[in-house]
Amino acid sequence: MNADALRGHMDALLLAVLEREPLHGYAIIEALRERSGGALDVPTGTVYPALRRLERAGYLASEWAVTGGRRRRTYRLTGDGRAALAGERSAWRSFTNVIGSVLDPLR
Amino acid sequence: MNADALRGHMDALLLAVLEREPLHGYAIIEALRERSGGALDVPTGTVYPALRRLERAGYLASEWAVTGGRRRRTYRLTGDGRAALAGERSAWRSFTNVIGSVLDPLR
DNA sequence: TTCTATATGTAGGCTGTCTATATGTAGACA
DNA sequence: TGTCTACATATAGACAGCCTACATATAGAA
Repeated sequence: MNADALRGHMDALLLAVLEREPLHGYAIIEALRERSGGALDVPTGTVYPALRRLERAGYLASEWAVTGGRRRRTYRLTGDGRAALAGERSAWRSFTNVIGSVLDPLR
Repeated sequence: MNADALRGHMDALLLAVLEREPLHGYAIIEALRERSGGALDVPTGTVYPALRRLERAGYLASEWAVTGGRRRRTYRLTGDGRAALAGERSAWRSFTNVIGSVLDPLR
């Protein structure tokens, strides 16, 4: 998966994976890998800064937890985050329509 | 249309729009706008450098022409460019599948 | 004890898209 | 004649997000 192609869609991916349940960073990476059938293997240097960015934006909230001697910062969607996710989904649909209309124009 | 979302897909758009016939830069911008129903309005500062990049890569070839007192650099797809376009289309399909699988997972 | 998996985080690099600017012609319109 | 818009190409520099590489640390298996 080309890194440039992902650009601008990472927020949508992160919000989507947190829709059902709160998760910590490492688990988010695994969830993305599973949901994508192994195609998405997002490096930590991408995910952790992005999560902080989304928290700063008010779309996520986090809290620390310790489980089995391991510290985790668990993120959950805020109300604004749910709204943002809806916007991202809508933007994704129009994005694919637009690019698709150029790549595979009606004959 | 968010600029970041476009990143990594511009090459595919440019190659696709040149598939049928050679075009010069300004006409390419218009073609993208038409094909996308007005959604794509790519600035010249994006298109001209991108076209040069694609020519350097061997996917496009260009030649100057003067029409009605106006100089135009007309680009056409090379053989390598056609192959690259096929690759871009395939990459686009898998890209949308991957992102889609995360955004709208099977219930 | 060593290795792997788990877990978080930062610094700095890379690169493609953008804004802003520069240059110039043709044709319409006043 | 002068001005405005459309046509047409091009570059410099800003910006931002994703990346690699590295640092740190615990748990459990081998």
